[in-house]
Amino acid sequence: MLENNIIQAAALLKSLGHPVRVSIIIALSEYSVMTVTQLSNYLDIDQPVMSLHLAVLRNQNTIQAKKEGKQSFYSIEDVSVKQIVNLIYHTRK
Amino acid sequence: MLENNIIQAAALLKSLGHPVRVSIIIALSEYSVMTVTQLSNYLDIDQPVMSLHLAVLRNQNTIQAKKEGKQSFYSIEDVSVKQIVNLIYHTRK
DNA sequence: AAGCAATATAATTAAATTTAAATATACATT
DNA sequence: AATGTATATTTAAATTTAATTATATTGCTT
Repeated sequence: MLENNIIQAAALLKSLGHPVRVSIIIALSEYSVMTVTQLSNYLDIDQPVMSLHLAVLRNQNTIQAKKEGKQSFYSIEDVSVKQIVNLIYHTRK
Repeated sequence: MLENNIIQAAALLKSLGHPVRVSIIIALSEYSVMTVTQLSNYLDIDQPVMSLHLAVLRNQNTIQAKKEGKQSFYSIEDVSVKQIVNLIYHTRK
């Protein structure tokens, strides 16, 4: 009861359970690759706050960052989150 | 930006983001209907704590309770959560 | 090398969650 | 009516999370 898999599943869901982070997933689903500044501007979120939320998703291996020069290019790593967001967001809007 | 739909989607995901609540969804997926005492015993969680987690899921209309006499029979109301848990739990274990 | 741009981290504070314990309510049975 | 059973709610304490502000790091560019 309460195996490691369940704890990890809950951690993933928890990491998605914030409006800004859902918005990040939706934006990356649409645009594939975005820098921190692009996400920050697009979602109108202060850069340090954006970096924080990106770190939360990165820690779950939900998204990945590729550094090139001074920029970090973010994209979705775990494609199942696209399906999750699709399931509970697009089917309701 | 940051529409109501996104806020609601995030709230749903957040409500699922706890090991006990993921376990509740899995148990109800398997057994369809369970009372609070059954869930409490099955998952080895104190009854007041169980009632609290059930309330969190109830508030998102994820599960529903039918009172019969002194018992509350819980079942899944929003079937999309089955798919979500299936997606991120069963495909990884 | 000095300054600027992009990103990340740190520290602080505020707010929200979780747990535990106690208590309340509601129904059933005797 | 009194007791027992099932469930829900409340309160308080501990912990976590979020937002804000400030600062640090890294790589360009001049």
